[in-house]
Formats: sequence, structure tokens, C-alpha cells
Amino acid sequence: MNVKKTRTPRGKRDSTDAEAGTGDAQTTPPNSRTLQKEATRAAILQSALLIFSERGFDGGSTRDIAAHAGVHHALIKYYFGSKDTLWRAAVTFLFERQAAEMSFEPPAAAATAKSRLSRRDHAREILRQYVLYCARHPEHARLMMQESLRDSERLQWAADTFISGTASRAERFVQMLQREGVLPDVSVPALVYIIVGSAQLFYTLAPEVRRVWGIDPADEAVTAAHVEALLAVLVR
Amino acid sequence: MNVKKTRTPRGKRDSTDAEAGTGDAQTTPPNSRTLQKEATRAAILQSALLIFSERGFDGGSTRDIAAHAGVHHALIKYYFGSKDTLWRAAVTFLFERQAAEMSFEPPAAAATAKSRLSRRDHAREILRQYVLYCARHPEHARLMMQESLRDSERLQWAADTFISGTASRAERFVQMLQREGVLPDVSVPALVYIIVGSAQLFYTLAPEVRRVWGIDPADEAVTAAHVEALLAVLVR
DNA sequence: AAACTCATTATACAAATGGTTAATCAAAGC
DNA sequence: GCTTTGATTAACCATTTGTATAATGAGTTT
Repeated sequence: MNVKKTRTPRGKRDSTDAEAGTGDAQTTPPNSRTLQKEATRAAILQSALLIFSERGFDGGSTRDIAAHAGVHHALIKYYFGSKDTLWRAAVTFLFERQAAEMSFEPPAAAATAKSRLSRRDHAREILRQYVLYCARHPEHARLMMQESLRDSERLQWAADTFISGTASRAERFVQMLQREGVLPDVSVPALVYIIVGSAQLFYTLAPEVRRVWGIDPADEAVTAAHVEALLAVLVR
Repeated sequence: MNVKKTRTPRGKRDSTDAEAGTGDAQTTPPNSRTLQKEATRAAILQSALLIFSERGFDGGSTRDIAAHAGVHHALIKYYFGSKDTLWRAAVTFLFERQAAEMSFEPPAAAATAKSRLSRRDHAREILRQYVLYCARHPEHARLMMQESLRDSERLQWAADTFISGTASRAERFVQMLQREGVLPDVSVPALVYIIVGSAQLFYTLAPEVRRVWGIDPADEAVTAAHVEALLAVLVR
């Protein structure tokens, strides 16, 4: 990461490339200062995602996060208030990005495709999108897993704020597939965790996969093989 | 946990129930002292399993482990040398217990049953045993997962010492099922992680499952439903 | 160019943590 | 009963960690 604004003595930034993204209108044209502020905040958030996802909330120190982002650790309080708030901001970022990149529940949205694609093909496409998301952003599952394997106030907050909604969409998705005969008529929560587990684990445990199997889940070909395997097993 | 030997002033134990397990022979009859030593060591190890599995290596402090075991934290050095050695002892315990409780690879061992049970039924039985193991000892997958989602010296050690062997057995198991037409002819590593993930996640994320779905994976009925779902999906 | 804002840094502090050492004290051996 | 052994405890240390506060200085405004 590292903001590394080609620092002059202290936090001075070279305003050469500062005027890059003037996409917005009216609302006060972004100063080099507000731009830099945004960059610093984003750098901290991204570093927090990485550190928290690999070491957990307790294991990841704010100083490590700041160092990885190339900023002073006091800026974490300045921008996010506390370690806890930073963690919540990271989780919020993850779920909002997921919502933006993936419409897990297009059973209704992509209804137009229903005519051309069979329900089975439709299920395949959704699952494929989900696996690709897991491959693209493995830190999402990693960070959430760190919190979900023990009960805590953070898990409670995440469950109420984000996980429950995602779970509801997954539940409807599974029930739809059951009605269509794609999935067997068994426990829905079990099916959800079977699908999620079989899609996620290969990427959350990528370090183990590399070391034990000598392949890299980040490789496109490897991911393609995983998608093929998952679809062959799940969608009968 | 808590050793809690009904302590008199200091580490004194009531020798009433001390002579409980005199099963062994010759090799110096277990003193009340050696018995207590074994109990203390076991208590520390069990507490380490719990704490490490829930908070990870960095997040779990030796003082918390000692407190949970009801002993002084200096005893961790006395019995295990260091936090790192304690962690390795915990991992060793996990894999040895797994080997004792589960013969994941009876494709050859239980060959006698091949005559009575079909290969498909045999696969079902193995998978069922594995799910039940995950349900019985969720801390195994939790603790290993904590280490496997980032590369470290500990992961390297665990991979070389235990995971590789388990992976080989799983690989042979999957290949056998492929030959029998139970599993599709796709990437073996992908299949392994699909199977493991669909079996484990429901129990490693039990706190999330309880909170989000209102069911407890530790319930026998819930586990039975999960086994049914897993077999319905995986064994065609 | 001077005054002002505020993003950034320096510094401090109490608590927690892994590790170490010496003291203690009950059990084992004589 | 007395000594020895060793499991347990107390006290200590250096480091890390989250948080807080004041100083600083570059960018903005007038």
C-alpha cells in the first residue's frame, strides 16, 4: 500500500498529479488537500482490510496498519476515531463493494434471461459470479471468518448490519433452486453453508493451498478449474 | 476448563480421587504428584486449543490461556517452553486425536465392507464420519484456519508435518470416488476443498450460524440435517 | 504576504504481553 | 523426622499496543 506521496520533508505532496480526478461538479472543486486526505483515508482502510483479514482484530495492530499504509499511526484516530471504528469501516467497505460488484440475488432481477437460459444455467452463472468474487477479494471472507468463529460484539454488529441481509438473499436463492429441482429438498441453512463453504475455502486458505498443493488459487486457470468443479458438483 | 484441584492454600491437591486411573503397570506407579502434573499439562493444552482456535496465535495471550486453565501463567513456560511450542503441541494433539477418532482413508482398510456396501454407500459413510468429526471438534478446523489464511512459519511447519499427509489421503479418497463415478472428473484439489469446505464451514462458523439463523450446529438434529444435505449434494 | 485551517507528527502513558528469575512449599525418598 | 525434589508462585523486565494531547508546518484564504 503506502500512500507515499513522494514526501518532501513532511506530509507535503507534489501537486503534479494531484488534479487527476476532477470528475465531480459544483461541491467545492477538490483541493490538493482534500484529495490527499481522501488518499490517506483510503490507504489506511485498504491496509486495515489486509492486516485485519490476515491477523484478525486482536492480532492486527493499528501501528502495523499505519506502517503498511505509510502514515503515522496517530492518523488512525484522526480519521476513524478508534481501532474498533476502523474495523467497522473496513467491514462496511467490504459489503458495499460486494453489493456493487455482485448481485447475488438476481433471481428476480435477471428475469429477462429466464427465457433464454434455463434455470440451471442461470444458477450456474450466479454461482460462477460468486466464486469469481471470492477469488477476486479473498480478504472479504478472511476478515469475516476471523470474527465469525467466535461470538463477540463485533460479530453481533456485523450480523445485524450486513450478514443477516446477505443470508436472506442466499436463502431465497437456495429455495428458488430447490423449487426448480436444481438443489435437493434438504435443510436450507445447511445448503447455504455448503455452497458458501465450497466456494470460499479454496480462496480463504490460499496460503495453505499454495504450500500443500503447489497451485495458486489466484491463477486464472486454477480458478476456472475450481468453478468447473463447483458447478459439476452443485448443479446437477 | 480450570484444573481446580480443590486447592488447599497453594497447589495442594486432595488425594482422595487422585488414585483413580491406575491402569498402567510397572513403570513407576503414578504418584499423586505425576498425576497432578499430567492434569495440569492437559488443562493448559485444552485451554490453549480453545483460546487459540477462537482468537488465533497472536490474539490469544498465554496469560488468558493460563487463567482459563486455572493455573499460573509461568507454568506455560515450565510445561511447554514457549507460546510457540505450546501452539505446536496443541496442533499435534489435534491431528493425533483426529487420526485416532477417524480413519479418513479406509478405502483400503474397510475393504471388507466393499462386498456389502456399494462404493456409493461407502463414500457416504466416510463423509458422514468426517462431518461428525467436524461437529464434535470444531476447534480443530478453527485453529488450523486461523493459521492457513496467511503464510507463516507456523503454517509451513503444520503443512510439512500434518496437512500434507492429510491432503494426500484426501486426494486418494477423491480419486477413488472419481474412478467409481461418484464424483465428476474435475480438478482434484478443487474437489478436496469443496468437500472440506462444505463439511467444515457450518461448524467453524457456528457462532455466526447461531446468531444469523437461530439454529445451533451443535444440536444433534441440526447436524443430522447437515449430513443429509451434504450427502444429497456431494454423492450423486 | 499575513492569518488561519487542519492534516500530520512527536511524545507520552497506562495497560497488556511474552519471557525470565528466584523464592516457596508440599510431596517423595531416606 | 529430615532432606531433597520439583511443581507452583511472586516479582520483575523489556516490548508492544491503544489511546490521548500538544506541537508543527504546509496549504488555503483573505
